[in-house]
Amino acid sequence: MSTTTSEMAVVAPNLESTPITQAAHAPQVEDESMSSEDEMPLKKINGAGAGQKRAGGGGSSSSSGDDKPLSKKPRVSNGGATASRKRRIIASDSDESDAGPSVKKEPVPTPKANGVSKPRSSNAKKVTPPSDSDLSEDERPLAKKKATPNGKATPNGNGGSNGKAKPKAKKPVTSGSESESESSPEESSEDEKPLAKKKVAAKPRKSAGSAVATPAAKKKTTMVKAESDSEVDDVPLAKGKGSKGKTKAEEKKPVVKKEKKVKEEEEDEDKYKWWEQQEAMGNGEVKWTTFEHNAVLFPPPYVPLPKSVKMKYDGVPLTLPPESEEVAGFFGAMIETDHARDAKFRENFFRDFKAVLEQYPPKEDVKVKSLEKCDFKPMFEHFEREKEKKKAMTKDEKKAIKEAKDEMEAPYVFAMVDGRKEKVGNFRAEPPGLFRGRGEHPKKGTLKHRLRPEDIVLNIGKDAPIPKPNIPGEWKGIQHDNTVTWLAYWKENVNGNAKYVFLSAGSSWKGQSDRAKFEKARDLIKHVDKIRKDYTEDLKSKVMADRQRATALYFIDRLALRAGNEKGEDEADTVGCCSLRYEHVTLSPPNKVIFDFLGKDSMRFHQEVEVDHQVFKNIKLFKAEPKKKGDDLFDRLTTTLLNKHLNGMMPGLTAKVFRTYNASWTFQQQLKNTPKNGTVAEKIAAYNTANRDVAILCNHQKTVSKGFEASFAKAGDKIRALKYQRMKLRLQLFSLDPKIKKKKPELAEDESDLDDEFFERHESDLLERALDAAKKKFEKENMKLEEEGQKKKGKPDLDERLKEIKAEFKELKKERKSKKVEPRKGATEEKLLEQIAKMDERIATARVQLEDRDKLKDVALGTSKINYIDPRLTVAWAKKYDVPLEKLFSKTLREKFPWAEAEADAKWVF
DNA sequence: GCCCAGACTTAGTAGAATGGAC
DNA sequence: GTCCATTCTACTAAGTCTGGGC
Repeated sequence: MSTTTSEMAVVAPNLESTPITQAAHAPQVEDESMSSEDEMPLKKINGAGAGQKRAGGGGSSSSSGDDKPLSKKPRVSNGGATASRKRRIIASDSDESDAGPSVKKEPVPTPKANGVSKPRSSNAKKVTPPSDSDLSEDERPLAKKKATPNGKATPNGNGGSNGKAKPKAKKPVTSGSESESESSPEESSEDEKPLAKKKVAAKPRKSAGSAVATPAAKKKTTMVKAESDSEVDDVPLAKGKGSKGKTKAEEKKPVVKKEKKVKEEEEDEDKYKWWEQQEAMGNGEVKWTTFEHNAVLFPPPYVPLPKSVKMKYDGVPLTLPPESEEVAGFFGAMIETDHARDAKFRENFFRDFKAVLEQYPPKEDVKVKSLEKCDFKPMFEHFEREKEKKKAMTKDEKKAIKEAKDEMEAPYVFAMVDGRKEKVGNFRAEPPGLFRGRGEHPKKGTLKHRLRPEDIVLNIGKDAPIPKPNIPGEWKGIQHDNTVTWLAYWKENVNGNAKYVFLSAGSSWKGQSDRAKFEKARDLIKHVDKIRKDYTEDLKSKVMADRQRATALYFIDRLALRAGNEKGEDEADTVGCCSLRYEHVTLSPPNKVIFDFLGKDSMRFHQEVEVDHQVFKNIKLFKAEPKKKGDDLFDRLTTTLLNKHLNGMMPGLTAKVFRTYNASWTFQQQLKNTPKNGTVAEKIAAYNTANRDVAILCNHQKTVSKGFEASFAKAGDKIRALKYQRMKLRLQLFSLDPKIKKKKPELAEDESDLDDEFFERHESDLLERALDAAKKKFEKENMKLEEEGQKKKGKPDLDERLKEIKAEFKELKKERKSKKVEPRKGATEEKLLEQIAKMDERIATARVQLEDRDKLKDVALGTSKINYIDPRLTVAWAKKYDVPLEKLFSKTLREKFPWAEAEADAKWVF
């Protein structure tokens, strides 16, 4: 189903779909009369969407309340399958005064879990709108001269209204709607020259293996070369398997289940509850005193394929040495994927494959020169057969394999930190393969080498036994740095990036860090009013750098954009706020900005948003000549500068805190739509809707699954099948009582969405199924007769039955065409009406579910739940609405957030 | 002040596990 | 019990941010 421009459900307080004129009364002044936080309108600016109805009615509510976070945002799925959606983030346009997005009502004090009331942002005071003089100041040109691309000043073009000197704007490059020709870049007192930051050149990274140890290690720790005769820790750190090791069969046995429960409870008691320990909450430069672990588990060595499985070159089967066969197999396993069809991926793979072939050539005297002539199909088919074999294994076989695997991995599953057992995250060394870079990554398809102990540096306690690698070799190095949390480190060969082994997400280190992150976001609540007020003022600053910073901050706050560090040439061309370029932003007067760029993971961010007039003006200024495609929009801003500024406003504040803050805040607001008296399912639906709103805000996308179209169409057919049944019920009713059409005219209406094509297809499906069922029944009956030693029925019996069925379906068709259906046996008007009502309910439910599926098809809910939404909100909500937490958090999430479960009660607020 | 490495968080995806319909 | 769709988990790529070196 293709989606064209569609209005997103409003999630955030500041977005709305109402025209700007309706939303005009920006929250300049707090509405002191506002009632409790729960009743507060989602303040600000735009409030109109589904969640923001409060702003709609009288309009006045739009200006107050809690618009702190910006919420909802429409998004476009990657690749343009979904058209851009409009979004407003402007507060007010009734005047030029920039009520700013940030003015808001003072939230009620937030009782913290520890019982101490946390002061919330104070904004009871009125915010004074900019005076006329401010405005006139603003209108004054910032710069008299325009800069040329080479940095030389040129006479500024001017024009525009009010006789102000404004530069002539170049024609919009990307959009016909953009009318920058009228633009008048105000002159900056200091610097109107675009500095045009250049893309960072490819980092001259050291190749993997060149470093002996991390600089930090060099500095802070004693680095010791691993010795071959180092003490071997033969005793597994883990006492047993993780819970994962338990089989389904075991779980089903009540006794085992009980034992398991007792064990879990005991383990639970054993667990380190760091959130109860005051000292554990400190900022802690020193992370550990003693640290033991078994490092990483290397994958098993390559096992050559059966001799009969060979790739072909130009039709000739090649006998490859294991080294080159393994690489061929990496590609062979992928030939049906998009990667293998991607030109860059193929190019990089083939370059590396050829290099390996140089060293390990095929036995046959064949020179592999073209990837097109390579036929990996025999390999692919072999892998498929292996998969099938694995799938076809018995339960016991699968169980035995799993047990063996668990046993082998057991020593690596846990580490000991200061005497406590902590789960390790990614203890398996990454196996070799082909680099699956995302988007247009220039290195995708490159061969990732097999890791050896010589590639890996360990970080471990001084007195801990040095683990022995599970394959021959010696560790690259050993260090004892207790200020970091990683267990092992290596540099991968493709990009020269560092890779680390850390403890799992459920460990105390990660938990503490997570909690601190959310506490910081909550701390921002106290500062956000001031920050918004400041950046709103700075939108008009005469200093170009400040004006750019304010504008970027406006986007980070309002649109939840990422900071946007600079990237190298050897990476995919993706951007964030500070690295936006000229071509990523298009203006559409009077106040719309269209963003279209690739963000993290090459996910497309495509939104049309209404912005504050001053922001619109600023973008026009930042895009003014001589800037051109390829130049930085914010040429005087870097993430470092931005974060330095933020840190000055609140210690520890960085750009990314806004995402956490806005996500959690939005979620909290949206949860207010939970139906208090609804069923658990309805409450969970409200929870998921709030979750979805946050995911949309953060632009968390997923690929629409391959089978979605078909599955969606099938579900649509299921609904039509229900309608078909409803139609038959109606027609029976009319036969029973022709007058009912007049008594209940709504029943006289035909079901929507049913046409002859569907009828034919559906009836033929039904017939097919009925015939199959009859055949199966016949066979079953015969088997039974045979078992009982009786004479089996013959084919004529079956044929007779099939003939009857066909006749029945013929009759059905006739009934449908004549619109006259004989009432079935026992049918009464009352019963039929009841059945129709039930059918209506089923149809409505199915339709809602279908719509929901469509809305969620490209939205990833997990990321925001895992990283951005304070888990205490979920815990509190579950308690408040009496919804079992396990319906909201999977096992791993509960393991990740035990501190939230302990801390939040039903009244907890963000 | 810039550049870069280092350390850590955030992200989408593949494949396994689970669960519901038939 | 099987099939199919959905959910969960593991994996690892791709970000952010800090701080050291020059």
